[in-house]
Amino acid sequence: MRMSQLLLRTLREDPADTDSQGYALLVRAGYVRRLSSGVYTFLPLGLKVLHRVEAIVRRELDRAGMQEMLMPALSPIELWDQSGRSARFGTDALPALTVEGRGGTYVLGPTHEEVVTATVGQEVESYRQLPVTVYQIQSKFRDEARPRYGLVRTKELVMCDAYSFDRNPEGMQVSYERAVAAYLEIFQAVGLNVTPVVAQSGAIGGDVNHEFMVPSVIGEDHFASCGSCGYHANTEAAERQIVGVSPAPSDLPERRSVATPGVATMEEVVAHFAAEGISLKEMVKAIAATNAEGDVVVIAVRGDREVRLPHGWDLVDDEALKAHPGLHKGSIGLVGLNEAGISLVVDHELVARTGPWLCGANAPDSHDEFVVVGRDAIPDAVGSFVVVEAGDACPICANPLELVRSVEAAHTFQLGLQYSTKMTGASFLDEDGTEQPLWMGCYGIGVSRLLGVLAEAHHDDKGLMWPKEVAPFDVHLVTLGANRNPALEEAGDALYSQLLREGFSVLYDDRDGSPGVKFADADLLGVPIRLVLGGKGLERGIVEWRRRRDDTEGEVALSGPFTDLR
RNA sequence: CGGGCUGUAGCGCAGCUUGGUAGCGCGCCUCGUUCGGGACGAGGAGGUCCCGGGUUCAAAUCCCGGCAGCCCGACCA
Repeated sequence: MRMSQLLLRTLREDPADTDSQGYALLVRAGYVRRLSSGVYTFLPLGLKVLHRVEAIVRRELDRAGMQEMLMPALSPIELWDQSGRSARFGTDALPALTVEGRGGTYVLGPTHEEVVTATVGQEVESYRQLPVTVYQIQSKFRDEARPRYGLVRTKELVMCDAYSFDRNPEGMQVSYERAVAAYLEIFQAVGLNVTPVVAQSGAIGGDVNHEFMVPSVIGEDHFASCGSCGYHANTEAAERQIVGVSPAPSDLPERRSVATPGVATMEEVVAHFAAEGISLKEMVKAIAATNAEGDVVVIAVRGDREVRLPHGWDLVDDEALKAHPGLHKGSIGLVGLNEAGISLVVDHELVARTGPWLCGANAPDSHDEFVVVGRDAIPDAVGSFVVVEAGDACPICANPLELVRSVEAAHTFQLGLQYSTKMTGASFLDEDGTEQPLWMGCYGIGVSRLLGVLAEAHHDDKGLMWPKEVAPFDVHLVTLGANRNPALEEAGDALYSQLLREGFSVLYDDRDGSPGVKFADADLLGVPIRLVLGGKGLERGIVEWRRRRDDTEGEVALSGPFTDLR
């Protein structure tokens, strides 16, 4: 590509609305332009990178035996009524965009489980057609509350979504593992350091899923990481163990209730008992929640820790709490719940450490002191119910955990029968002649988001530094002063042609610009290899090369061949 | 969805307090001189001052109402 003809305009200053270095460079270097909040145009350079990432995704998924297809972005809302997900449209849980058309309401697909289930369900009639995994690369639409970091969080995004269909859970597991392996190959190939993390505990149901996290300063999530044994988990799923437990005192005081009129918040409780040296760490935070079955449960954790609700559980709001005579806002505690018919689940720590604990007394304006779990209150279940913090002990090896800021670049789910039992036609005839629902998995990778992550991961203060597998061009050829030296212009054109013949993709800066401008643009654009042909080089019959990533440089004969530059 | 801030030339900004019809840097166009790390001189083009209403002889500026964008938080299947 001759740069003189490329639709490209580089900017010397960061645009005002950029919130990350990688995004600022993508704009300055002319890869993308924002059309509106969270909506972007890929200019020619940006599209080249996007295409290169897509090519890697296709290559790896094809190798894994998946088949590419293309579903419409637009789908009738009736399909979403079948799965029940249309009920959640407009909420943060599923910020789908819909459009009114002549045929009714259409959904601009935020994801494609419904469409693919209907499609594949229609085509598959027999177990003989299974397993099958399909994928597509397509634009998705999500009405994000807050687009951020350029291509990282957008309202319209290019995504590769894959879906596997199997005849049984074992088959689903195999398909899932194959997809995960393919994803790891993709990240390796594009040049991103990814960590698959467990995103949700298997404690509730068999929902297995993994997030593929790329550590980054623009991360919107953290995952817990153990540097010793390799344990990784999303903070919503991470657990920790309790270490260094002190032996139980021989003479634990008896529990007693204390009147605490007007004391409601944790801070007020601490202030009230300040004279006894009570801090949040000696207290119990107890909250009311409804479990997956809809029963009210009290969850108790150490006072200074954040409660982590199991998947499918919800907090009981203040209004609903009033309907439970045994529970009082501000003084929910551990004692007497069984009598009130309310289950008590406690975090490991409350059992591992003997306490005694200070907590609400399940009566208005009253708190219990010297509570010992197991003596004064018998938990119905013990588990890990706190959000993991840095320094907590790894659940496997007790090494202190780190929290790593990172971007979710891909997500894989074992869906099981979640969609196939709700959608019509998502079944097949098994070997024994019975009709069975399809066992599904789904796998999404944010292709356009990867550009944002790549730009953030590979740049310096001068510009981008694309890994060669995704770079818009292999080499960036620069001639200096060719406009006033016909021989040099000719040599530059000849060199350009030769490089193309040798199979390189070449960005040829044939513009009539000063050396400084050309060099600065080359650094900004971030093509892996820069070739410079100047007057002196022409006389000596050489062209200079310089690698963007590490600034190593050298010379090669102008006559080529240039195979060593790869 | 709460809280804060900002909308002025392609980009980055000043002007607004104290109303008098718009300016700087970069970029862009022309000519000349330059030419190995963002050159210099001269000339030039380019603006519904986010939109609507109000106050006023007069509004980028003051008032009211919208819209958009950004930041913090909440949220993120």
